[in-house]
Amino acid sequence: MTEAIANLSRKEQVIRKAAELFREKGYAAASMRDLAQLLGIEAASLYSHIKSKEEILRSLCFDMAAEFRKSLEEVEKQNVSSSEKLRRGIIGHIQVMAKDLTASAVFMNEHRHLSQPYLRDFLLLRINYINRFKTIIEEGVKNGEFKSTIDKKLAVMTLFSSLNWMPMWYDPSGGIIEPVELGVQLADMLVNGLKQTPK
Amino acid sequence: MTEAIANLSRKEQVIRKAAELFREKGYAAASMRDLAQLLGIEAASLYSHIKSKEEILRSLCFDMAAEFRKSLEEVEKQNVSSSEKLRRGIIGHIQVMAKDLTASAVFMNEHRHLSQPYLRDFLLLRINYINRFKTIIEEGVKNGEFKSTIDKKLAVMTLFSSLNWMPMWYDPSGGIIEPVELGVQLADMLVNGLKQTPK
DNA sequence: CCTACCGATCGGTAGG
DNA sequence: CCTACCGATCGGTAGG
Repeated sequence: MTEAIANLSRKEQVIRKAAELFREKGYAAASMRDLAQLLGIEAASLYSHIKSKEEILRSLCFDMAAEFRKSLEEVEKQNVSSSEKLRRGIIGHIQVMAKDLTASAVFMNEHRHLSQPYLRDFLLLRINYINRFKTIIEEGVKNGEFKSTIDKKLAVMTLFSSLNWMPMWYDPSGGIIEPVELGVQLADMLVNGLKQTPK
Repeated sequence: MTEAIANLSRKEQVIRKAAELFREKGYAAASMRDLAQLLGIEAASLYSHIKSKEEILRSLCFDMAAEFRKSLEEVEKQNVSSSEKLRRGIIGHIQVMAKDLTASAVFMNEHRHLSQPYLRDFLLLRINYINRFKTIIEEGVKNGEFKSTIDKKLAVMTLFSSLNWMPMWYDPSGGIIEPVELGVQLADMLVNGLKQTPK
């Protein structure tokens, strides 16, 4: 029992360190020997905790995907205007990222190194998530909250781009702005860009 | 003479194919043998056209950087409002990207695989470019065109994120929207998010 | 542009 | 978690 717990914890240490390494060097350029060295063990020893290099990537990508999904589902239930729903969706996304910026960066940049059928599954999860944001935008256009002139695909991809690049430049230790405040400001900026301008 | 021209042309073919390969698999995961196969030659033969794998990456990254710089310099000269300047800067950036979406994707995603001192030089070019956009935003805040409440770093990084992810999802053959129209709409959406809301 | 080849490094296994 | 090791593949060179 104690052994199982210790193994689990050690496995998580391996995955966490791997996330840092994958983020810094990229999945393909990061070697298992690099990872072992960071953990102070031999490369071969890694395999008593994980099955393969890709298993680590899978666990990082799919765990993040689950967090994003959960956050959006929470927002979808709420009975608020389209712009407020979009705002909350954005803030939720930012908060999920802020909880683990390293895993978020890996999720965003390295998922393409997943092999099939995992890659396909991952991309399906992502397109589903994006489409749910798109639905919120479409509802807002229908009920007049958002401009009807905007291309909806462009709008949702722009939204996504802004969100997903955040881990690339946001440094919470930089003392610039808090995660929650970041989410609020980002949401304001992006939602305002969509809103019907009052004439 | 003819030989020199032929060599140059062949070298460009190599670089172009490499860009496609780097984009698809990532720089680190793309092998020179993959590249050779795409060109129908042996891996060793590549080295009569290029000095190294990294030379290709360098040429792709720095050529794109020069294009972006040129486009922004053009806009900076113009005597227009801050929001119009920002709008034109965005449209210019999109147009540069649209001219070579493949190289743009490599520029964005693979530059980190440059070795020193090239990486440092590249990052300096990029921060300079970003700062010039930031200056435009700061001017707009000063003269009252843009909200004073917005965090300027957040604003410029959000702008950048939206621009730089475009090659990841935009497919001009998809018949969705033309590059110029894309630039215009993206500019509208992003600039409107910054504008002072009339009370 | 090719054949032949190099040293280095890769992810991973066997067996303890 | 280690030692010892495997086959595969890497970027690149020599010499033509």
